[in-house]
Amino acid sequence: MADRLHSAAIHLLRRLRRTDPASGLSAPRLSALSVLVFGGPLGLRALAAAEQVRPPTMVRLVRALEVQGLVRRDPDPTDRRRVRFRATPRGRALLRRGRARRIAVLARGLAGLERRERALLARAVPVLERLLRRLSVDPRA
Amino acid sequence: MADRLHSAAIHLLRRLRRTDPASGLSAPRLSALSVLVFGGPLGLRALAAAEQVRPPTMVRLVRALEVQGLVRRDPDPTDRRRVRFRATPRGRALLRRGRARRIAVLARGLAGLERRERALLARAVPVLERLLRRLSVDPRA
DNA sequence: CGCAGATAATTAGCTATGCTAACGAGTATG
DNA sequence: CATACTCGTTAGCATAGCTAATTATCTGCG
Repeated sequence: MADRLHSAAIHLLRRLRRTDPASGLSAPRLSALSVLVFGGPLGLRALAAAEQVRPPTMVRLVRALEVQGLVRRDPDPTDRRRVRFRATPRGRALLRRGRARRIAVLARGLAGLERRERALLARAVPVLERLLRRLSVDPRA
Repeated sequence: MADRLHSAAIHLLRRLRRTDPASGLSAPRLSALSVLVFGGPLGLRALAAAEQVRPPTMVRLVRALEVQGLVRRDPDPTDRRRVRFRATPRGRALLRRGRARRIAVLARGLAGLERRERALLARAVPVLERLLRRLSVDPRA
């Protein structure tokens, strides 16, 4: 069952990702922007860690997003080494549209299922979320 | 619900991916190898399409996998322009181990759920699979 | 048959994304 | 207050993505 769940997640995201080029952003930039939109202002290292990437890689990603006006940087008032990155309104809007494209594909698929199947998935989603919390607080292996 | 399912899939794979560096292969190579292991022999273009990548990109990926002895190339008997790539036994073994690492993390998480939750997920997985078949045969958007 | 166009893989050359090593500025701490 | 640590950055390398163009082969049509 773990195998089938794993495979289903892979193929689901592979399908939804096909809508992303319409955003005009590469996958790493889109993903970094997403973290800033949903995760509030973050320092460079925290953002790099959230994206499972090294700090120098994130330096370039946020620089590109700044140039495109999608992200803004603010100084940290208490520590002058630190910087806080946040999404601009334009960045939020761009991300919202991209996310809507993905969700639309998924929602259309869900709408094609039978009512009982949708109800079953609706009950399964919270279990998945609980599973994720267990996996993330348990960093073994 | 589409939103939460989408988010759950992202975070699930992000967590499982953390075990991949142990394979010694980059993510694109690992993924291409996976397609060859599970999808049988494929031509270059078919493999590129499966990976949502352009042919020149796939040329370099398979070349690297060949150098590492994980993939073999055979001529197509009926069309001398074509080439057929397949995983070698070593490639299969490497992929199997990497997959086992991912599945082990997931299975351990599942084992920490309650029996009823696991049963619910077990019933939801086939519905997810049916959803995926619907999404893939319907390439709109 | 013969050749025009289509198709398969590749090469060339560019940009973007990942890394490690090393650095300067700022902070914390002995 | 000197030392060590942390944050962000730069430099420089390898990989991965793309488009455009090349070469080899096949297909179809007169």
